[in-house]
Amino acid sequence: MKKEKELYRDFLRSKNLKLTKPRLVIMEAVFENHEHFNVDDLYEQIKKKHKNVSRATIYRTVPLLVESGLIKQSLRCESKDIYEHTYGHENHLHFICENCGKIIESGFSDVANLIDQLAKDEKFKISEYNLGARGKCKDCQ
Amino acid sequence: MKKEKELYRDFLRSKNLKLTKPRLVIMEAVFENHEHFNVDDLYEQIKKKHKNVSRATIYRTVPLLVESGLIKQSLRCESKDIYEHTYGHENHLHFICENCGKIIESGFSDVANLIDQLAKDEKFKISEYNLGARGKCKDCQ
DNA sequence: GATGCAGTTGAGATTCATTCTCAATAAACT
DNA sequence: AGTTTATTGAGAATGAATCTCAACTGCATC
Ligand SMILES: [Mn+2]
Ligand SMILES: [Mn+2]
Ligand SMILES: [Zn+2]
Ligand SMILES: [Zn+2]
Repeated sequence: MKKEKELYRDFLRSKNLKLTKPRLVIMEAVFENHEHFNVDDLYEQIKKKHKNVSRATIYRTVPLLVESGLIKQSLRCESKDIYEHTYGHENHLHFICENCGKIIESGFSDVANLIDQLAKDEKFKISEYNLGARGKCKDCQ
Repeated sequence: MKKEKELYRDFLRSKNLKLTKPRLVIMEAVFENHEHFNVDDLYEQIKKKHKNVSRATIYRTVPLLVESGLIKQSLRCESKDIYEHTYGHENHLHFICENCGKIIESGFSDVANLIDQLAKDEKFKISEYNLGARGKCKDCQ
Protein backbone atom coordinates (compact mmCIF):
# COMPACT_ATOMS: atom_id res chain seq x y z
CA MET A 1 0.00 0.00 0.00
CA LYS A 2 1.22 3.50 -0.79
CA LYS A 3 2.88 5.18 2.12
CA GLU A 4 0.43 8.10 2.18
CA LYS A 5 -2.59 5.83 2.19
CA GLU A 6 -1.21 3.90 5.12
CA LEU A 7 -0.52 7.08 7.00
CA TYR A 8 -4.03 8.34 6.26
CA ARG A 9 -5.67 5.10 7.34
CA ASP A 10 -3.72 5.09 10.59
CA PHE A 11 -4.53 8.71 11.20
CA LEU A 12 -8.25 8.10 10.68
CA ARG A 13 -8.21 5.01 12.84
CA SER A 14 -6.46 6.89 15.62
CA LYS A 15 -9.35 9.34 15.65
CA ASN A 16 -12.09 6.73 15.36
CA LEU A 17 -12.90 7.91 11.87
CA LYS A 18 -13.79 5.56 9.04
CA LEU A 19 -11.84 5.11 5.83
CA THR A 20 -14.77 5.65 3.49
CA LYS A 21 -14.89 5.61 -0.28
CA PRO A 22 -15.27 9.39 -0.62
CA ARG A 23 -12.39 9.98 1.77
CA LEU A 24 -10.19 7.68 -0.26
CA VAL A 25 -11.20 9.22 -3.58
CA ILE A 26 -10.38 12.69 -2.25
CA MET A 27 -7.02 11.64 -0.89
CA GLU A 28 -6.06 9.97 -4.14
CA ALA A 29 -7.11 13.00 -6.16
CA VAL A 30 -4.92 15.18 -3.97
CA PHE A 31 -1.87 13.09 -4.82
CA GLU A 32 -2.76 12.70 -8.47
CA ASN A 33 -1.32 16.00 -9.48
CA HIS A 34 1.29 18.35 -8.10
CA GLU A 35 -0.52 21.66 -8.41
CA HIS A 36 -1.82 23.89 -5.69
CA PHE A 37 -5.57 23.48 -5.49
CA ASN A 38 -8.71 24.82 -3.91
CA VAL A 39 -11.84 22.90 -3.01
CA ASP A 40 -13.49 23.61 -6.31
CA ASP A 41 -10.47 22.44 -8.28
CA LEU A 42 -10.61 19.17 -6.38
CA TYR A 43 -14.33 18.85 -6.98
CA GLU A 44 -13.92 19.28 -10.72
CA GLN A 45 -10.93 16.97 -10.88
CA ILE A 46 -12.87 14.21 -9.15
CA LYS A 47 -15.94 14.82 -11.27
CA LYS A 48 -13.91 14.38 -14.45
CA LYS A 49 -13.00 10.88 -13.31
CA HIS A 50 -16.69 10.10 -12.67
CA LYS A 51 -15.98 9.40 -9.02
CA ASN A 52 -18.33 12.08 -7.78
CA VAL A 53 -18.07 13.33 -4.25
CA SER A 54 -20.08 16.26 -2.91
CA ARG A 55 -18.50 19.60 -2.19
CA ALA A 56 -19.65 19.30 1.40
CA THR A 57 -17.62 16.14 1.81
CA ILE A 58 -14.55 17.74 0.28
CA TYR A 59 -14.91 20.69 2.63
CA ARG A 60 -15.14 18.23 5.50
CA THR A 61 -12.23 16.07 4.36
CA VAL A 62 -9.62 18.69 3.54
CA PRO A 63 -9.12 19.66 7.20
CA LEU A 64 -8.58 16.01 8.00
CA LEU A 65 -5.88 15.79 5.36
CA VAL A 66 -4.26 18.87 6.85
CA GLU A 67 -4.42 17.44 10.35
CA SER A 68 -2.94 14.16 9.14
CA GLY A 69 0.04 16.03 7.76
CA LEU A 70 -0.50 14.96 4.15
CA ILE A 71 -1.38 18.42 2.87
CA LYS A 72 -0.84 21.99 3.98
CA GLN A 73 -2.87 25.12 3.59
CA SER A 74 -1.03 27.66 1.51
CA LEU A 75 -1.53 31.39 0.98
CA ARG A 76 -5.10 32.14 -0.11
CA CYS A 77 -5.66 33.16 -3.67
CA GLU A 78 -8.66 34.91 -5.25
CA SER A 79 -10.62 34.75 -1.97
CA LYS A 80 -10.28 31.00 -1.78
CA ASP A 81 -8.27 28.87 0.58
CA ILE A 82 -5.67 26.92 -1.32
CA TYR A 83 -3.78 23.78 -0.44
CA GLU A 84 -1.01 21.56 -1.69
CA HIS A 85 0.06 18.06 -0.84
CA THR A 86 3.30 18.29 1.07
CA TYR A 87 3.87 14.74 2.22
CA GLY A 88 7.18 13.67 0.72
CA HIS A 89 8.01 17.16 -0.51
CA GLU A 90 10.57 19.73 0.60
CA ASN A 91 9.29 22.77 2.39
CA HIS A 92 9.30 25.86 0.21
CA LEU A 93 7.93 29.36 0.08
CA HIS A 94 5.44 30.92 -2.33
CA PHE A 95 5.47 33.99 -4.50
CA ILE A 96 1.93 34.73 -5.68
CA CYS A 97 1.29 36.96 -8.67
CA GLU A 98 -1.54 39.38 -7.92
CA ASN A 99 -2.17 39.81 -11.60
CA CYS A 100 -2.32 36.35 -13.14
CA GLY A 101 -2.58 34.21 -10.01
CA LYS A 102 0.51 32.20 -10.82
CA ILE A 103 2.28 30.62 -7.85
CA ILE A 104 6.05 30.39 -7.91
CA GLU A 105 7.85 28.15 -5.46
CA SER A 106 11.25 28.95 -4.10
CA GLY A 107 13.84 27.80 -1.55
CA PHE A 108 13.06 27.58 2.09
CA SER A 109 15.65 26.27 4.45
CA ASP A 110 17.74 29.41 4.90
CA VAL A 111 14.64 31.42 5.64
CA ALA A 112 13.33 28.74 7.96
CA ASN A 113 16.60 28.66 9.85
CA LEU A 114 16.43 32.36 10.44
CA ILE A 115 12.85 32.21 11.60
CA ASP A 116 13.61 29.26 13.84
CA GLN A 117 16.17 31.43 15.58
CA LEU A 118 13.69 34.29 16.03
CA ALA A 119 11.10 31.87 17.36
CA LYS A 120 13.60 30.42 19.76
CA ASP A 121 14.29 33.92 21.08
CA GLU A 122 10.58 34.27 21.83
CA LYS A 123 10.33 30.73 23.21
CA PHE A 124 7.68 30.18 20.53
CA LYS A 125 7.13 26.65 19.24
CA ILE A 126 6.40 26.69 15.49
CA SER A 127 3.98 24.16 14.08
CA GLU A 128 3.49 25.68 10.66
CA TYR A 129 5.40 28.25 8.65
CA ASN A 130 3.56 30.82 6.65
CA LEU A 131 6.09 32.24 4.28
CA GLY A 132 5.76 34.00 1.02
CA ALA A 133 5.02 37.24 -0.72
CA ARG A 134 2.52 38.78 -3.11
CA GLY A 135 3.51 40.82 -6.09
CA LYS A 136 3.98 40.63 -9.83
CA CYS A 137 5.58 37.77 -11.67
CA LYS A 138 8.10 38.51 -14.38
CA ASP A 139 5.48 38.23 -17.13
CA CYS A 140 3.06 40.66 -15.48
CA GLN A 141 5.25 43.62 -14.61
CA MET B 1 -0.15 68.52 9.89
CA LYS B 2 0.73 64.99 10.94
CA LYS B 3 3.06 63.26 8.54
CA GLU B 4 0.63 60.42 7.80
CA LYS B 5 -2.22 62.78 7.01
CA GLU B 6 -0.03 64.67 4.59
CA LEU B 7 1.03 61.47 2.91
CA TYR B 8 -2.59 60.34 2.68
CA ARG B 9 -3.77 63.63 1.23
CA ASP B 10 -1.01 63.59 -1.38
CA PHE B 11 -1.75 59.98 -2.23
CA LEU B 12 -5.44 60.73 -2.71
CA ARG B 13 -4.72 63.81 -4.73
CA SER B 14 -2.34 61.87 -6.97
CA LYS B 15 -5.20 59.52 -7.81
CA ASN B 16 -7.82 62.25 -8.22
CA LEU B 17 -9.58 61.08 -5.08
CA LYS B 18 -11.09 63.46 -2.56
CA LEU B 19 -10.07 63.83 1.05
CA THR B 20 -13.54 63.40 2.51
CA LYS B 21 -14.66 63.43 6.11
CA PRO B 22 -15.24 59.65 6.28
CA ARG B 23 -11.85 58.98 4.74
CA LEU B 24 -10.20 61.18 7.32
CA VAL B 25 -12.12 59.66 10.23
CA ILE B 26 -11.09 56.18 9.12
CA MET B 27 -7.46 57.10 8.73
CA GLU B 28 -7.36 58.73 12.14
CA ALA B 29 -9.00 55.73 13.76
CA VAL B 30 -6.39 53.48 12.22
CA PHE B 31 -3.61 55.46 13.88
CA GLU B 32 -5.41 55.86 17.18
CA ASN B 33 -4.38 52.47 18.48
CA HIS B 34 -1.56 50.08 17.80
CA GLU B 35 -3.43 46.80 17.59
CA HIS B 36 -4.05 44.60 14.61
CA PHE B 37 -7.61 45.15 13.44
CA ASN B 38 -10.30 43.97 11.05
CA VAL B 39 -13.02 46.02 9.35
CA ASP B 40 -15.52 45.35 12.07
CA ASP B 41 -13.10 46.42 14.79
CA LEU B 42 -12.63 49.68 12.96
CA TYR B 43 -16.34 50.14 12.52
CA GLU B 44 -16.98 49.71 16.25
CA GLN B 45 -14.08 51.91 17.22
CA ILE B 46 -15.38 54.73 15.05
CA LYS B 47 -18.93 54.25 16.27
CA LYS B 48 -17.81 54.60 19.89
CA LYS B 49 -16.53 58.06 19.07
CA HIS B 50 -19.87 58.96 17.45
CA LYS B 51 -18.20 59.65 14.14
CA ASN B 52 -20.20 57.04 12.28
CA VAL B 53 -19.06 55.80 8.93
CA SER B 54 -20.73 52.95 7.06
CA ARG B 55 -19.13 49.56 6.78
CA ALA B 56 -19.24 49.92 2.99
CA THR B 57 -17.08 53.00 3.20
CA ILE B 58 -14.60 51.30 5.49
CA TYR B 59 -14.40 48.37 3.10
CA ARG B 60 -13.77 50.85 0.31
CA THR B 61 -11.21 52.89 2.21
CA VAL B 62 -9.02 50.17 3.69
CA PRO B 63 -7.60 49.18 0.29
CA LEU B 64 -6.74 52.83 -0.29
CA LEU B 65 -4.85 52.93 2.99
CA VAL B 66 -3.00 49.81 1.94
CA GLU B 67 -2.17 51.26 -1.44
CA SER B 68 -0.96 54.47 0.13
CA GLY B 69 1.48 52.49 2.25
CA LEU B 70 0.02 53.57 5.58
CA ILE B 71 -1.28 50.14 6.55
CA LYS B 72 -0.59 46.55 5.58
CA GLN B 73 -2.71 43.47 5.41
CA SER B 74 -1.54 40.88 7.90
CA LEU B 75 -2.27 37.17 8.34
CA ARG B 76 -6.02 36.55 8.38
CA CYS B 77 -7.58 35.55 11.64
CA GLU B 78 -10.98 33.94 12.28
CA SER B 79 -11.96 34.15 8.59
CA LYS B 80 -11.48 37.87 8.50
CA ASP B 81 -8.82 39.94 6.81
CA ILE B 82 -6.76 41.75 9.38
CA TYR B 83 -4.60 44.83 9.05
CA GLU B 84 -2.18 46.96 11.02
CA HIS B 85 -0.85 50.44 10.49
CA THR B 86 2.76 50.13 9.50
CA TYR B 87 3.69 53.68 8.57
CA GLY B 88 6.49 54.73 10.87
CA HIS B 89 6.94 51.21 12.17
CA GLU B 90 9.65 48.67 11.52
CA ASN B 91 8.70 45.76 9.34
CA HIS B 92 8.25 42.63 11.40
CA LEU B 93 6.92 39.14 11.20
CA HIS B 94 4.13 37.50 13.16
CA PHE B 95 4.04 34.45 15.33
CA ILE B 96 0.40 33.54 15.97
CA CYS B 97 -0.45 31.28 18.91
CA GLU B 98 -2.99 28.66 17.83
CA ASN B 99 -4.08 28.25 21.38
CA CYS B 100 -4.65 31.71 22.82
CA GLY B 101 -4.66 33.80 19.62
CA LYS B 102 -1.86 36.03 20.81
CA ILE B 103 0.18 37.70 18.08
CA ILE B 104 3.89 38.08 18.75
CA GLU B 105 5.92 40.40 16.61
CA SER B 106 9.52 39.73 15.81
CA GLY B 107 12.42 40.97 13.67
CA PHE B 108 12.21 41.15 9.95
CA SER B 109 14.98 42.65 7.93
CA ASP B 110 17.28 39.63 7.75
CA VAL B 111 14.41 37.47 6.61
CA ALA B 112 13.27 40.09 4.12
CA ASN B 113 16.77 40.38 2.69
CA LEU B 114 16.88 36.67 2.08
CA ILE B 115 13.48 36.65 0.45
CA ASP B 116 14.33 39.66 -1.65
CA GLN B 117 17.24 37.68 -3.03
CA LEU B 118 15.04 34.68 -3.82
CA ALA B 119 12.49 36.96 -5.49
CA LYS B 120 15.20 38.59 -7.53
CA ASP B 121 16.28 35.18 -8.78
CA GLU B 122 12.73 34.62 -10.04
CA LYS B 123 12.44 38.19 -11.40
CA PHE B 124 9.44 38.54 -9.10
CA LYS B 125 8.51 42.03 -7.87
CA ILE B 126 7.30 41.86 -4.27
CA SER B 127 4.55 44.21 -3.18
CA GLU B 128 3.71 42.59 0.11
CA TYR B 129 5.51 40.15 2.35
CA ASN B 130 3.55 37.47 4.07
CA LEU B 131 5.81 36.19 6.78
CA GLY B 132 5.12 34.42 9.98
CA ALA B 133 4.33 31.14 11.62
CA ARG B 134 1.61 29.47 13.63
CA GLY B 135 2.34 27.51 16.76
CA LYS B 136 2.31 27.79 20.52
CA CYS B 137 3.49 30.76 22.52
CA LYS B 138 5.66 30.19 25.55
CA ASP B 139 2.66 30.36 27.90
CA CYS B 140 0.66 27.77 26.00
CA GLN B 141 3.14 24.96 25.50
C1' DG C 1 -19.63 82.40 -1.83
C1' DA C 2 -22.59 80.54 -5.64
C1' DT C 3 -22.25 77.04 -9.60
C1' DG C 4 -21.04 72.82 -11.80
C1' DC C 5 -19.00 68.49 -12.05
C1' DA C 6 -16.95 64.36 -10.77
C1' DG C 7 -16.07 61.60 -7.17
C1' DT C 8 -18.29 59.71 -2.76
C1' DT C 9 -21.46 58.05 0.56
C1' DG C 10 -24.93 55.02 3.05
C1' DA C 11 -28.35 51.50 2.94
C1' DG C 12 -29.52 47.63 1.41
C1' DA C 13 -29.16 43.98 -2.02
C1' DT C 14 -25.99 40.64 -3.77
C1' DT C 15 -22.29 37.41 -4.23
C1' DC C 16 -19.91 33.48 -3.13
C1' DA C 17 -16.84 30.60 -0.22
C1' DT C 18 -17.64 27.92 3.57
C1' DT C 19 -20.41 25.72 7.14
C1' DC C 20 -24.48 23.54 8.80
C1' DT C 21 -28.68 20.37 8.98
C1' DC C 22 -30.75 16.12 8.69
C1' DA C 23 -32.62 12.02 6.72
C1' DA C 24 -30.65 8.23 4.24
C1' DT C 25 -26.48 5.30 3.99
C1' DA C 26 -22.21 2.78 4.77
C1' DA C 27 -18.17 1.24 7.57
C1' DA C 28 -16.59 -1.59 11.30
C1' DC C 29 -17.03 -4.91 14.69
C1' DT C 30 -19.02 -9.09 16.62
C1' DA D 1 -26.22 -10.81 9.13
C1' DG D 2 -27.20 -7.42 12.66
C1' DT D 3 -26.02 -3.50 15.54
C1' DT D 4 -23.83 0.61 16.29
C1' DT D 5 -22.01 4.78 15.08
C1' DA D 6 -19.90 7.65 11.81
C1' DT D 7 -20.68 9.60 7.18
C1' DT D 8 -22.76 11.28 3.12
C1' DG D 9 -25.29 14.37 -0.22
C1' DA D 10 -28.45 18.00 -1.14
C1' DG D 11 -29.80 22.00 -0.12
C1' DA D 12 -30.34 25.72 3.29
C1' DA D 13 -27.86 29.01 5.99
C1' DT D 14 -24.10 32.03 7.24
C1' DG D 15 -21.22 35.87 6.88
C1' DA D 16 -17.38 38.60 4.98
C1' DA D 17 -16.78 41.30 1.19
C1' DT D 18 -18.59 43.63 -2.92
C1' DC D 19 -21.91 46.02 -5.65
C1' DT D 20 -25.79 49.34 -6.92
C1' DC D 21 -27.74 53.65 -7.17
C1' DA D 22 -29.92 57.86 -5.72
C1' DA D 23 -28.62 61.53 -2.73
C1' DC D 24 -24.65 64.16 -1.29
C1' DT D 25 -20.03 66.68 -0.95
C1' DG D 26 -15.35 68.19 -2.00
C1' DC D 27 -13.19 71.23 -4.81
C1' DA D 28 -11.97 73.95 -8.75
C1' DT D 29 -13.63 77.98 -11.24
C1' DC D 30 -15.76 82.15 -11.67
MN1 LIG E 1 3.90 24.99 -3.07
MN1 LIG F 1 2.20 43.40 13.58
ZN1 LIG G 1 1.66 37.06 -13.25
ZN1 LIG H 1 -0.66 31.25 23.53
